[in-house]
Amino acid sequence: MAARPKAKRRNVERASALTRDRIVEEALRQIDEAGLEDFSVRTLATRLGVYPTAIYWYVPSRNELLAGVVSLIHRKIVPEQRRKSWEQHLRELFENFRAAVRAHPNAAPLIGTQMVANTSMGFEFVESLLETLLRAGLTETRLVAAYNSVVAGLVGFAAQEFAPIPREDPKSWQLAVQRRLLTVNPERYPALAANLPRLSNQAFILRWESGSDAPLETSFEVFVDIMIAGIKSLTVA
Amino acid sequence: MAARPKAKRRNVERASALTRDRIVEEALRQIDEAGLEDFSVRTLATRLGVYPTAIYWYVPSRNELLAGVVSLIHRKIVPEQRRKSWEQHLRELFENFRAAVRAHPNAAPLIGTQMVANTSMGFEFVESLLETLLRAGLTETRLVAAYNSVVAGLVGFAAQEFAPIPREDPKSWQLAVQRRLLTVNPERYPALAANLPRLSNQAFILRWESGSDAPLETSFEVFVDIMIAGIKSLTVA
DNA sequence: ACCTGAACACCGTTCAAGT
DNA sequence: ACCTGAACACCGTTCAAGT
Repeated sequence: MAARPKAKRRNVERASALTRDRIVEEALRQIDEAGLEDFSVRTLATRLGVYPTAIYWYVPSRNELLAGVVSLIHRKIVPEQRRKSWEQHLRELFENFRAAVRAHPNAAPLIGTQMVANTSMGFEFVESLLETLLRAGLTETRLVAAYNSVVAGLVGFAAQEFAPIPREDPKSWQLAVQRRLLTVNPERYPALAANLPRLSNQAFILRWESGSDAPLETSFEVFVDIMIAGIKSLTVA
Repeated sequence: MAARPKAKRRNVERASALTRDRIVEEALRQIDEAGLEDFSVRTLATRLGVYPTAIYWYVPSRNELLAGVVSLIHRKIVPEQRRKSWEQHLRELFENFRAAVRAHPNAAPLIGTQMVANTSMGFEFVESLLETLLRAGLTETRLVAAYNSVVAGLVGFAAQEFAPIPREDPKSWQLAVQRRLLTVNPERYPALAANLPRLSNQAFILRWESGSDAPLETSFEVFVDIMIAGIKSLTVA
């Protein structure tokens, strides 16, 4: 806490000059290690061995910095391979996106919430998705709608699956969720009670672990099935 | 800024005592009016005519307060009507959820990001959704997967559609997005270029207005179609 | 029980000054 | 051009004290 920049000279990093990329990368690293709530421009500065205000020479604001972090995560989405069916193409896109978010679960709340971040996504992504949907036989209004649906699905599942659990006293929070599930009244909530073992820690709202600890693999695969089958149904209609 | 609690005595609100509900409601009101970024426990306190620390007698932390705000929004999701097909049931759920988020776009980033908030959703919601999916003929693993898919879809579309645009200098940001769209290279991005008029301000990543100003009605309807058709395909498989 | 009031340890960001 | 250093106007939260 009392560590002033000067004391951090031992850091090898200080040898090279500050860059926007280095700042954004270090920000992501800090979020990965300490969580989004503990991230601050000031702690980032001490990690970089500079004064907080030095960062503002490269980045206009904290928000833009976080937008840079999101686009860094997005950039790690490897492009889908060519020469495959549009269904396979789409499946790979979903899996790649999920893997990218999974690699940085602490940043999950940033994904899809800020429109700025979206903008940084790049036309390559848009073009690739549009091509895939064109190959599926969609045009005009339905093309736009299917595009929006895929983006909503990508963001919706991944952001939810990897949403972090509360930082303050997580253990007692987890116990509270579990205890709450044990009190389910079978007369008031018959469907819930009957399927409780299968839903516990495996269904949104009824979980006490994040997807990074308890992944929802099969649900995700079925979700992709649903999206693909749903899009296919648009072409015959 | 210099306004001290005592000066706010004129407020009629001060007449009645402080309650958790009153605090949460006022918090939502503040977010609606001033945006999420300008929300603070301290400004909320002056709005309520009390010292900041008074709030902590009713709410353990800022995060729990925001969780309360989310559950307040969720509570406004009117339950679907009985005696309808499961498809119609599901459609109404989607539309109700969207309407609830739309009523409080500034709070959209809170929806679905924090797991705590999810927990506050209530078993009524869960039971109702499970019943609907059971009526669709889903059981066991596919029931869980379909449940997760619907929740992901609900949150994914609404949170994205109503995600606020950047607060700092929004006009120049909007112009930048529009200018960027005009520079699309038709040789590198043929599908994007060919559909640009239809995509502009109507597709995620390519928008400069939030859904509260430029709603994505038709895309949303198609999205619900996709989800329903996709779920239906699970039953025949 | 419910709120005031002071205090602590932080924030993001500005601006001038150094090199 | 790039960073230091001081300063401003805030934060969330604690703790003791009042009533």
